[in-house]
Amino acid sequence: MTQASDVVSRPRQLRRDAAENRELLLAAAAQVFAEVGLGAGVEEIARVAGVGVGTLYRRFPTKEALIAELVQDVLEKMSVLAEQAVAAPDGRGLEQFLESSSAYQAEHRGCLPKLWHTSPDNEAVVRVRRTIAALLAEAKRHGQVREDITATDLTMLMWSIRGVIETTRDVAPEAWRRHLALLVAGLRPAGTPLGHRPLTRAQVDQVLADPT
Amino acid sequence: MTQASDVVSRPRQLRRDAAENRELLLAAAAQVFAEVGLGAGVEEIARVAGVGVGTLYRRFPTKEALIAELVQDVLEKMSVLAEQAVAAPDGRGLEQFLESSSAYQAEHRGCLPKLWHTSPDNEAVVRVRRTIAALLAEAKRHGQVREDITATDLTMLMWSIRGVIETTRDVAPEAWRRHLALLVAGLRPAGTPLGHRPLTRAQVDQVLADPT
DNA sequence: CTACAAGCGGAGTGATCGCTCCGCTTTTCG
DNA sequence: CGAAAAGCGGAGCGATCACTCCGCTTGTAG
Repeated sequence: MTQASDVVSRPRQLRRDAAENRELLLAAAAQVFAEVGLGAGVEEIARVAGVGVGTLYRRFPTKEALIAELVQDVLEKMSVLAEQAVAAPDGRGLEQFLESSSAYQAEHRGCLPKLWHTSPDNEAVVRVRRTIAALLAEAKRHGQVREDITATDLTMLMWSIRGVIETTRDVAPEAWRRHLALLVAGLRPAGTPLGHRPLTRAQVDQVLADPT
Repeated sequence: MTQASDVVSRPRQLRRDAAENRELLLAAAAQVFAEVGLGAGVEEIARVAGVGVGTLYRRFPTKEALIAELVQDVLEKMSVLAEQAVAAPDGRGLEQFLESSSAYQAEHRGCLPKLWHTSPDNEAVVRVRRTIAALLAEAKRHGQVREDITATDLTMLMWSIRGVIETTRDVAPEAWRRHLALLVAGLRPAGTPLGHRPLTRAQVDQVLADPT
């Protein structure tokens, strides 16, 4: 919510040991969630971090808030990856971003179920979206992607990759790469028309807003 | 486990009201799971079925067993859909099956998380697999699908569609159709090589066997 | 019709979860 | 150094879940 005033609004500053524990908890949560899913108990997270559950709850008001923080980190990283991809030549940036963002998701699979349920007003989300739109336009300009693909199609594409990542994570953690290759092949021009309306921006927003 | 001797091994026959309640419970479970997910409480299911929880547990040893029964129904239906698609002309059967099976999954989304975690030895699974392999071969023979696509690619494709169905279910329950169109476009010949090894059969089996 | 096996509802049980509270410890700063 | 503020661990609380148990009801065979 009050993301911008985060540091300022805290009562001055965290004590050194407290700040350290906060980072330990975030790292532990990422690891534990990646291993056993979001259903992992807070006790387990605290244990891995080497602190008590009391400490966890002094740094994060709820388990939900801890997850939200992890999600925020991932979103911010995705934003960076998107901006890095803009530099790619010949309209290949989109492809590069899909690859790098999927790889990053595969490594941070713990919080993926919540990744797509953040406020659509989230600053990082807005930034990623804007950059993806630019990448898509550039890819089209270079004839890398068919004209009837929309930005919402790419959002849906990332939802689909998440499904593959989650399903194959333990058995074949790189399997999503082949699926992405298939999807990229589908994005290429000269295919038959897709024949179904793309999602509207409002629909994507609704999915993001759903707290389920 | 002892699927084959199911009917025989029950102590003769269910009383009329008991058999009726069993069906009511299955229908209620399908509905409730579809609405609120597998996390739904057994009490809610019993309430919708119009019976007590005691009755539920007299028909199904655990909640898990109830879910397994629903999954079995879905798998059997998918097997039928696959066999129906064999009749399609010009190698279009594969496409038809992907469409009909996805539509069916969208309507029975409740148990989807467990759908892909059944024993690989399950008779319905074996049947679906065999038929899909035939559909794929026929599609290739008619030049509808590129040669480097394997049966495991199609399994992965269905995992990906599940992700889209689950994510968009409340907002745009038909969104998966456009995603499938994109995937089908990717399956078509004349694309660049996919560049990643497909899953092995053994890997798919491992995913199925994982009870998570 | 009758007797009894089978079925029934739902309060109760134990396990597990997210979260709180408080007596003690550590850091910070004049 | 010393005092006060900040942080700490983990026992314990209430809520929730899957599941059981038992006194009453209902279907059915003879």
